[in-house]
Amino acid sequence: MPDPATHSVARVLLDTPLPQLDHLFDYRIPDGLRGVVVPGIRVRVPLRRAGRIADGYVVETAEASDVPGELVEIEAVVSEQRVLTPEVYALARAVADRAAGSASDVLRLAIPRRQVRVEKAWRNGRRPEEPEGPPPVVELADYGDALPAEPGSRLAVEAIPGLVEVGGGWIGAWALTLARLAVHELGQGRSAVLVLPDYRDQDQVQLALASLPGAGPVLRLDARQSGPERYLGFLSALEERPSIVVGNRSAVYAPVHRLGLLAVWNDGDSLLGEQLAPYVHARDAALVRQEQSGCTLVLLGHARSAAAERLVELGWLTAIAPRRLRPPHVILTPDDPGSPRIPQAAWRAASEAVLQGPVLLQVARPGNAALDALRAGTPMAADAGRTAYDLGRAFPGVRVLISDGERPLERVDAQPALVIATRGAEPIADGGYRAVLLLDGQRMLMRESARVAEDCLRWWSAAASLAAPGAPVHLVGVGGPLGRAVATWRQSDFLAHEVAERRELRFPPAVRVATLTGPSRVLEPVLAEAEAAGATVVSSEPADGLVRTVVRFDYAHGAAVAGVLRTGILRAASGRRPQSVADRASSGRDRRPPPTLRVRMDDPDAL
DNA sequence: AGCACGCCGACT
DNA sequence: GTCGGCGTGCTC
Repeated sequence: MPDPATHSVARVLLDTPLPQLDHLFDYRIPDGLRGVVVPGIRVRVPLRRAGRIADGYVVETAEASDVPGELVEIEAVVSEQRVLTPEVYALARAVADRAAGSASDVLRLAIPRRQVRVEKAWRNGRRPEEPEGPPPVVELADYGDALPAEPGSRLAVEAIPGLVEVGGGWIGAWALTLARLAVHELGQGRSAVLVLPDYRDQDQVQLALASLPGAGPVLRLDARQSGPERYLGFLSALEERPSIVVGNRSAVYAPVHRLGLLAVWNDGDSLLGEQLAPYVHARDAALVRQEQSGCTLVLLGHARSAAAERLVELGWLTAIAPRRLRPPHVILTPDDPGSPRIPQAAWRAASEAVLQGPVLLQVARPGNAALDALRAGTPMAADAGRTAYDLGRAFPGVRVLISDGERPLERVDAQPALVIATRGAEPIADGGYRAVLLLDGQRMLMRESARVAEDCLRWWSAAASLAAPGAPVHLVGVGGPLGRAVATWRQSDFLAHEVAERRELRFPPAVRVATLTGPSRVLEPVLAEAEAAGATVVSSEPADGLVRTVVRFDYAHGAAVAGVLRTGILRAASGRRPQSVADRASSGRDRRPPPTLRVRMDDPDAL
């Protein structure tokens, strides 16, 4: 029986963005490091040919190598901490392949920067005590027998609207659902990873978890943490015990022990789209991880994304709804041509409600100059500011609170107040708002994006579900199927219609897309190969001396197209370009920068 | 990225 | 004859 401690070969993934180096390199383990160099650790290795040293992760060890010739020795062990688990490596590899990117780029999201002090303290310190006791009984009666579901289920779950009070304050009822699912998983001896677009969502879930017995230590992984905080949370997740992780889009890669549940809240939120190459959306990473691990997958939201709707229609996700739903009382309120901004009916509702408690006015623009002026107490002319000014004047004793992307309020008390918030920055009001006015519907719909309707549905539904039970929610100036979907709280009706339309247009999510940018000489052969692999060119336009081409392809061709694009990237990166004699002659002086090809798969703004 | 290996023009 | 140009390919 081979003993890994005697292995003399380490397969190393280099931590470099160079696509040419995106594969495993074999290195000899020096005799003194046998048994020390184990899978998962960080090492420094020479790249002799390039005359430099590179960092990397040991992915596996072996007794022998297939690489011809003498192996180079590992230079040094950076740390004996095993930061790359086999599961996360396989995930990073698959996610990178799907996006025509490098595994090391994905690992940059998955593994935070090492913090030497934190790591040393962690390794020397004592581990937190394991909470012993009977598994907690989790109440999920709202969903009847549907939740908790069989392990390995893939679910699109409709969230319960409204707020609930837990020990630490009021939170969205959905947050308690997620927390209960996570605690249930923990009770089964498995970990739960909860992925939430922004930190205010994450805070709600953490409050919910804190209110539940048996939640144990909750690990937070988000962008607002300092480097040491992140690394500490990451090291805790690596422990060989189940845990609950609450975090942002990068948390989808959290290296937990025995993953049982992977849940994503509001998977249509653009914050879940990664901004770093290879630009993989957390939902897509979650789908890959579910397939690899067989964990339960939950996509939760008031309005599911078009992508989730497609998966439901395919039968890949199972739709789950609360047994007994008490939807918000949404009133479609036409624009009132006589009044500049707030229709009479909505104004009346707000006027009455604001005597009782907080009233929410949702507006479109973040960073509105009018809001700043209002904040400074200056009367002004337009928009939200005008609205607030008018209302404030009509109710002199009432507070006006403003929450936007720059200065968001997380919560407000139950006392009378006018709360003006840009979409997505709505605070939670204790006990819920006494009235909600969704004012900028038309303006929000004017935003130029293929997903504008889907986004509006999500924004309006989210704000509506902040209302107190029975409180009026006026959706102003929006009718048609979209308005009806909110008013009847049957968002999926609209989404089904939306997905059908996109199928007709061959837009995502009915098909996948990729954007290719580069010199046309580099692009042309790649496009030809992509077309052979099943892709179709949608558009091609000059961009900054280069060409930007959008292609689309069916999901079934995704792997083949990604493979072709990856090959193109490699060819371009290694400087080899197929150049005809005519080209060589005509290009008097060659351009300095090496020919590059940039590929972005599933760019949400491609079309 | 960085570096070596290669095959064509100006040099002691 | 050879020094060195950078175009091409590779890094275990």
